[in-house]
Amino acid sequence: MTAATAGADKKPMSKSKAEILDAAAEVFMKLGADTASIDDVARHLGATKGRIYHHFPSKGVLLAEVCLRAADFVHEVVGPAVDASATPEANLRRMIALHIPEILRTLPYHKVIIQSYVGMNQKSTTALERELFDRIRVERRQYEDIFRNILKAGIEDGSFREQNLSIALQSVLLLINAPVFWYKPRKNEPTNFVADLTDQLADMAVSALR
Amino acid sequence: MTAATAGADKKPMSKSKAEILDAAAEVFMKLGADTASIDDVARHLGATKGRIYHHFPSKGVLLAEVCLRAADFVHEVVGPAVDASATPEANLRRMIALHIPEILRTLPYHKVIIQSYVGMNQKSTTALERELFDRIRVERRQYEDIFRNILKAGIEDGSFREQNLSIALQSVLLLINAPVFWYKPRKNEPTNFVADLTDQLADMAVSALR
Amino acid sequence: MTAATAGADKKPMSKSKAEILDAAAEVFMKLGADTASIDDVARHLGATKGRIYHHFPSKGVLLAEVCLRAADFVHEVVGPAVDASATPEANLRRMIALHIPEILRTLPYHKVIIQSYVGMNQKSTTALERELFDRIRVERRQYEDIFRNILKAGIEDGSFREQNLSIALQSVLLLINAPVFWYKPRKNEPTNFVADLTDQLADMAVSALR
Amino acid sequence: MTAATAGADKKPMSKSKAEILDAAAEVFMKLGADTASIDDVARHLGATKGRIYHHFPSKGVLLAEVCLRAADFVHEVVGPAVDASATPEANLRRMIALHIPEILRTLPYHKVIIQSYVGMNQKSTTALERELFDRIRVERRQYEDIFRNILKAGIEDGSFREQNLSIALQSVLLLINAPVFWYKPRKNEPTNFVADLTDQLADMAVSALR
DNA sequence: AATGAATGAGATTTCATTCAT
DNA sequence: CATGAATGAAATCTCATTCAT
Repeated sequence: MTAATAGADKKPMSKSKAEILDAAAEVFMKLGADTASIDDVARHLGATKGRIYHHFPSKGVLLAEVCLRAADFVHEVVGPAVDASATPEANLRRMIALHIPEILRTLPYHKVIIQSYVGMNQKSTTALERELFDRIRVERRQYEDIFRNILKAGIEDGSFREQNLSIALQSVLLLINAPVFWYKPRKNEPTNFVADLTDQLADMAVSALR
Repeated sequence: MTAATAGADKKPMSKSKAEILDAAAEVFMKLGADTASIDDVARHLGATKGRIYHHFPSKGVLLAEVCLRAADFVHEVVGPAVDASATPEANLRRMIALHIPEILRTLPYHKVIIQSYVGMNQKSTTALERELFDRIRVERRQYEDIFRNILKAGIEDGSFREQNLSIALQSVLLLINAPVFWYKPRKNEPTNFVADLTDQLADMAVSALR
Repeated sequence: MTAATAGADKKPMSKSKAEILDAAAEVFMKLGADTASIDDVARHLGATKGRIYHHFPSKGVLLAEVCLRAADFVHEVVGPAVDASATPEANLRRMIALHIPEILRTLPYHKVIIQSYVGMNQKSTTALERELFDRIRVERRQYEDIFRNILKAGIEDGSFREQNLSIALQSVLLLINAPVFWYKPRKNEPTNFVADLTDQLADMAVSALR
Repeated sequence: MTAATAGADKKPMSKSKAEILDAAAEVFMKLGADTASIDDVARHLGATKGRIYHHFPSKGVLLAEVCLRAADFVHEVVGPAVDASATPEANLRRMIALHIPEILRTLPYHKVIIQSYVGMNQKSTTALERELFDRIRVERRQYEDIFRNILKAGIEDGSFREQNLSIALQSVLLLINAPVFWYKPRKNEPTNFVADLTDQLADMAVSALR
């Protein structure tokens, strides 16, 4: 079972579209979204370009929908976990505890979306692509705001050190996304590797803020 | 004065080459190294492709030399700062205090090298390109090792928490490179912004490890 | 009511086919027969390609049938109007008086057939398409011959100036088709605009020949 | 000697560009601008697409420049011929006497521009293309105005019949462009064929207006 | 050292057409 | 009858690279 077909989305997505997105995420991850051609994606699907273009009007839109999906995955898992009655630290730990396994489960999507953070490659995009990338930006902002609010609350109630909020936020977000940069799933991986990694990163994040 | 022309290198570099590297870093940063064409770089230089091809045999080599320069910049500044007689924490703080201003000074280069971390975009490279990218990998490994040794020493002497060394290392490295992802120089920037940023990140890094 | 459904043909045409032809004429007119895709026609119909392919085996045949219809429209209206006992000038006037309103009534069809006069756009056609385009050529030739005979009679009986018959014929035919190039129906069009236009063009044609 | 290289333009045009325009006009004429591919044009040149794209940024621009050239050809020959002191009829005859040979000399260009009159194929055009087509429209309008003024003067001084000016103008313009639709140069063409054709069309045009 | 023309390989995209349902 | 998915061929366009000057 693949990441995309596993995810439960608001708008149900045709199986064919989800399969294409999974393949695109995989191929874009491996080769880089720019280097990978639509033919590469099609080959990975065992189909022709035509199938992809039947569902996505351009490579840019395909890429955007992969990124949108990446943003959705974590948002839907982590968003509902915030507990207004819990302490900021408890909330942050719970959020990280959900975030890390989710990005590892849907790793290819996140490997692709971080490419779009470092290379803001807009040479000539269509209106639809711009709209999609705007939505991605909005989703990302919303996701950041969940963390920003927790950090702010923590600073205000003294559980986190007095510090520049934006810098702290960006640093924590990058910290909990760090595995996207280096993680490679292995067969002989220790059973509790993900759990340990999650604990360590939660510890680091909380300590870094205190 | 630009980053490249400012930097003092082992092998002196012709002014023309340095100018081209600066332009390439800028353009690769803005458009992404894949999206940017050699013509884009030439246009930014106010020249034509010929000038670039006169100094660099291929786009891949140009990109590699930009990345190599990025690695060199921090390596040369941070490397000599390690003091065998100082505590791990003191060393780490000193290293970060040098690292952050340097990456901000030479930001475009680091925005480019980061791209090569997220997308393994080498489809078919020449021998020279492979050699250069190997050198980059070696330099990066060496730079990481400086930090790894400090972290290891800190864990052993108890000043840092017991934890998975690799995860800690990757996390700290990403933390101190975080500004590359979000920093944008501004005119009305507070005078001591860089100093404050450096302090905060050093605090976060050290706390995260403790 | 549309042009196609209004026309009374020898072979009765299914309503569906006529609707498709009307839509095709409209879309081919607006975008050009080459530029317009079958999908464009289908969209204009509020249907999908399948509906079109159910009735027409290929785009070439669809185009050919639009052109054939264009030729039929004027042929059927003007052909029977020739009166062997009338003078050439009277015949010519009567023919023009029928021709002009008819091409304005079925304008999209004629905008399409004109395209096929200026660009010989047949790269590789099927046997059926070739057969249809042959029939169009024959019809056109027959229609031209009606005029050619009138002109010839007029030159012979002295009512028209002595002149190269072919040049005169082509010129008159283009003259009476001129509105296809520039006419655009308007809401606030004077009631007798078409009648006046018809008169003026008949006058011009007859004078041009005298 | 080809049409393009023969023409004397305000802005001198590189020989290479002129050659490409000549080839494009020829190929667009034969196959239709839509049907003809850039490869077809390149093949006719004995070169590759690259050469064409080095000089023209898109097929649309190439087509536009062919059309612009078509408009320029007649404009530059006929424009200066108007003599304010001559009668409208004399002016019209002189203009036609220059117009006809010029369109036959540069026939392919005019076969192409005519295509753009009947198929207003704008599906997605770039800003540059739109600008060029605007310039074509302006040139065309200016050329028409030369004739419009003559016709108006003729109607006012009574040498031409009282009639709708716009209809008369469009009809005369189409009449004098009629050969573009049917003329095919032949080897065994009578020596004075062009002269005779010119005379006959001038006679027809003047008579049509009287 | 640098330019401008040209090439060739490959990428994106379009679209007529077929087919299963 | 009609749809939606899919194909395959071709078209437009890009661009790293080479070369003559």
